[in-house]
Amino acid sequence: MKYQNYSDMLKAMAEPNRLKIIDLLSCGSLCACDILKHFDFSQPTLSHHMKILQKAGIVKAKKTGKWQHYWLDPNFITTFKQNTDSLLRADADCICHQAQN
Amino acid sequence: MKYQNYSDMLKAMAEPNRLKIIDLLSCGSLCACDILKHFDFSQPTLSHHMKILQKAGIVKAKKTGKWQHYWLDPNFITTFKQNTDSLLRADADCICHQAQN
DNA sequence: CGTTTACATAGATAGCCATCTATGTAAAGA
DNA sequence: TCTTTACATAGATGGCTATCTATGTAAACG
Repeated sequence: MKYQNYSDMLKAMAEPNRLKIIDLLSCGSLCACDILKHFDFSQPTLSHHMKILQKAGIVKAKKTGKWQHYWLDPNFITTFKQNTDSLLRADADCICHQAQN
Repeated sequence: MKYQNYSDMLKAMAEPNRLKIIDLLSCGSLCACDILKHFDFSQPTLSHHMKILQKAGIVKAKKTGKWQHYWLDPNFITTFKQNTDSLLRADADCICHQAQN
């Protein structure tokens, strides 16, 4: 389906805590324990959120020693902005210019 | 909370059917019956989705005679793009440059 | 005035989701 | 080797949500 990838990204972003995580990571790489300091929920809950962000292609991760480092996937930034522009502009690719169903 | 409005928009958008509705409306105004032709779900389900899009400030509506007309709120388009840029750029307003919690 | 059309609302339900506690694991330090 | 630190995983739960059927309502039409 045309909207599936973009919808997956939006779904992952559509949670205030995950939005805050993305904002934190927009400045660079962080490990889980540093991210957790900004929140009130438990560590397993953060782990859950990070997994969702990775599955949606928003966040990349790498383990070095004890620390799990997270950062924004550069492809996500460009893809998301591109999809947003495409959605909100009435161009030739728009579904309303095509056959129904 | 800083992310609440943006998160509400994302939440409303994070559903493939509603994303398709936004795409349809990006070309201009449509009434409910015309939107419904593009989908397999029932009429009450569309009514439910339109209410969610209105509550999130994405869609405006006006009833004229029998027909309920819907169109994208121009403020949504600018606000959404602005919030997206703000989120994904590591500028001075970024949370990571401020005190924790 | 009865019927049709274009919706909205009510109530029910199955499935998903954010959170928790409890526990496992692997690396680092003493 | 024992303990601590930094995670991940499992399982449970309460709440939300997308969908349905049934029904109400208001406008238009004959």
